[in-house]
Amino acid sequence: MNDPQPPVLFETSPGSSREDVAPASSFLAELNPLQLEAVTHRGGHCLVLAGAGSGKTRVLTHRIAWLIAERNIDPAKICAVTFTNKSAGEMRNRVRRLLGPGKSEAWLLTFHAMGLRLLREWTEEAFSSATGASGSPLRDAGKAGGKGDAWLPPSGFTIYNHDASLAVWKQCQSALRLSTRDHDPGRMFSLCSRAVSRLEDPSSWDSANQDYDRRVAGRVWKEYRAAMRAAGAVDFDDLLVLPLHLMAQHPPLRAHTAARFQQLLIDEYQDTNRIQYRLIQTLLGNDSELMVVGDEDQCIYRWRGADLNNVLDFQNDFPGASVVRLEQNYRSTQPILSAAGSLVANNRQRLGKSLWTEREGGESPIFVQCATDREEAQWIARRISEMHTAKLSDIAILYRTHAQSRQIEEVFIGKRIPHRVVGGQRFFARREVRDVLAYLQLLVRDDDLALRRAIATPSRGIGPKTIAALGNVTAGSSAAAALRQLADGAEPERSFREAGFSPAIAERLLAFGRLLSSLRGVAAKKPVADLIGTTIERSGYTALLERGENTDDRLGNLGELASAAKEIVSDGAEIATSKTEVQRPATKHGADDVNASGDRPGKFDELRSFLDRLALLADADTDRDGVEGVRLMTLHAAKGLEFNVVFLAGMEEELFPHATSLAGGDVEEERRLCYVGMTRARQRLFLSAARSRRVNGRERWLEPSRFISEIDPRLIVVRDYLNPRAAGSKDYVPNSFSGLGGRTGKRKRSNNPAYRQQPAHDSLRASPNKTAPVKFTGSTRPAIATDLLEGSTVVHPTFGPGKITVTSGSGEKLKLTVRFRKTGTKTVIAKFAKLEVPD
DNA sequence: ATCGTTGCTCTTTTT
DNA sequence: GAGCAACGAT
Ligand SMILES: Nc1ncnc2c1ncn2[C@@H]1O[C@H](COP(=O)(O)OP(=O)(O)OP(=O)(O)O)[C@@H](O)[C@H]1O
Repeated sequence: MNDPQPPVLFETSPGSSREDVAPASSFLAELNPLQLEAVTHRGGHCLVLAGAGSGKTRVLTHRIAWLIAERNIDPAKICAVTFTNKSAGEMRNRVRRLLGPGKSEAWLLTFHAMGLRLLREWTEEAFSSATGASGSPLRDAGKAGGKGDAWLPPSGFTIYNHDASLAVWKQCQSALRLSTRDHDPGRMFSLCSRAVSRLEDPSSWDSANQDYDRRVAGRVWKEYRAAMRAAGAVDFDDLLVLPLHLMAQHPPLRAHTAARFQQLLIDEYQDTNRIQYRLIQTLLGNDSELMVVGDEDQCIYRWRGADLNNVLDFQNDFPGASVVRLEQNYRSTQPILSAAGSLVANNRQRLGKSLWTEREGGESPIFVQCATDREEAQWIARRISEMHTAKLSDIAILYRTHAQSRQIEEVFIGKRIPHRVVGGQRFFARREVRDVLAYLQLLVRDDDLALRRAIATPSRGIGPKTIAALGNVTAGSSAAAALRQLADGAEPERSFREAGFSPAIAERLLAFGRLLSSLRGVAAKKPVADLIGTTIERSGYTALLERGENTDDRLGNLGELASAAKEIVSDGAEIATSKTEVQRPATKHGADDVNASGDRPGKFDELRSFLDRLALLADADTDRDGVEGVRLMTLHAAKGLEFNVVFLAGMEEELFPHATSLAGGDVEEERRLCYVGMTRARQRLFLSAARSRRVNGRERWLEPSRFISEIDPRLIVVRDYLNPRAAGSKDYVPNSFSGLGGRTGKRKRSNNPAYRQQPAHDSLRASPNKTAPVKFTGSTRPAIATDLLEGSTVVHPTFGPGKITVTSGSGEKLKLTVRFRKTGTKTVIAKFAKLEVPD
């Protein structure tokens, strides 16, 4: 990483000199001078901007310890926001280790968990007693908005995860008679979600100047929001948006809440979105201090609304804020660091940074291209078998898409290599897991989505019509509530009949209602793990699985769910603050009564918090340290982690960078993702590609990723594995990739026209995907601000000459839309683009 | 009214 | 390979 020193964008505040602080706490000795400066920063906000492995997370951890030990800050007034629950847990442990035993009451959580916690705490009662207000100020604040942005969920509210939210969305869509063929629900939902995370309001998209997609999506979104509120449910976005709007519309609530956030620390700031930024702003009190840490090269969530401007504008947003840059990498060896640096240097949208390591020596990253995805997996397996030293859990295989894990897993199973696929949502998206969770959900609250799912598995002769009829039994009450009331009331048979159900249907409904009651009885006494077992027995779910296929796998997954329950519940007990137990008061609002359990405390709260925490589980959260086995996960899930040995599998065009990013998407983000992956490695880094790969059942023919050729060729070793006999025999430096083409003629599938159409490619460097710079003949000079006006001609180092058609923003944020003569219209950030103008 | 089967489509990353 | 709409059987 021998980048020229980047332009100084931020001056480090001279006020926070290191000498001010005597490192009385021994743990400060574990920091280098720049880290120490950041950790002990006082009196203002601070951005730590630094590359991979430079100890940003360590700075946060030590700062928390320092705030408590040296500045005597009440831990309850410290909040650190991390990207996953797992990293929050690790941070909690490290702080404990630094400070010694003693409970840390600091909030260490994710943004979503924070939103949840606030919403759970903000009951009318809690608020009234804290502020002396009377009446229902919160609820009224929500109503006063008119637009309905602010909404205080009823106390029994639940979180719908992506699947559940999408199910609601689909219902709304079909209620509006919008076919899912013409209007992809997932697309529309994510369109709205992205908009919401940019603080846009999709319900205002009905105006004529919106494009068709948005108008339609906006219509569905209004229905969706109404349906979610009627169900007493919040989605992931709500967890951020609702607290924001509630505080905005109710200043005393904001003041009351902000008082707790005297010290706010944010990890992975480069991947925060606009709402999160606003939340941070809203939560800061007058004398609060904010520290954010981030790395613009590791921003990998722009596709879901992460906004790099949060980092770029930090000093504008928080005037007087300091910036500390860390430059020493403690994680990787020089060759790995250099290779990663040379890759990400291909991005234009970056500030640039220098990063060095004392870990001289070490082996160069190795790239190998295999014939097929299966051979790729076998190659990886072989490399792992050959490593005698490494602990398996210190090895990670990272890939772009989940689908890639299958092939690797199969090979690993065959070769008996212990491994773990990390990916929580994957696990919780399994059918059997979702089915059982629907039952659990039903025990806790009257949830129609859960009712529909549970009542149909195993099938009980009750379908959509009957459930709709249940929903109409009592106006304004859910089908689940009606069922519970009818079945649990006196003379249920008569009630059902009077409600208009035929005897046969009534009998089935009653049987199901009684099943739920009996399970509620169990839920009130037994731990969640036991409850799961009882549920699948009594509901006939076990029997259903035994009749079907993959019985053992599926039962095994439910066993895992039960053991996850044990772990999560015991974790939760440790983390819980007294306020987590929100006792629900009798509510006057009928629609708010979504609680199916009555007021029985204890085990029910445990079950509720278990369900809450499941909904918020990140992929990375499902990994349990200490369990042996190679880790398999997506690159996204690997963010923030480190391993001795890292394999990046599937380094192929259209897979990585993914095809969607090539078609007008964000290739730079893919490159950052690759950078993130490479920099997870401490000692060894292997990159691999397959020449042909099964993608959705079809065999596809793929070129090696451009990222391989973008890495400085002196920093990566290319091995030929197309012929296994030659594997490892010859290392050579890739000035040309010739020789990688062998062996394909033998393949059976070579009659497939798709194969024959592929031109023989013998030089990766000549890949058409690699953009050759467009030359501008004529003399130019670097552009200055006054050159960059609409209509002026500029010259871009890669795209060549073009005319500015639109400008937006100003200063560091100045963005230009330029119609390039050769390469079409593109939007560039003036600061990054190294533009020139004709002299 | 409900349930299971068939045939079709589209394929990223996630809190 | 999963999810879904549409169909036909119960
Ligand atoms: N001053 C130090 N001395 C020794 N080791 C350090 C020091 N600072 C950080 N480390 C180690 O370097 C590694 C990377 O640190 P950390 O995870 O905090 O970096 P990071 O900047 O958050 O990384 P990334 O952005 O890549 O996730 C860790 O193993 C950490 O223990």
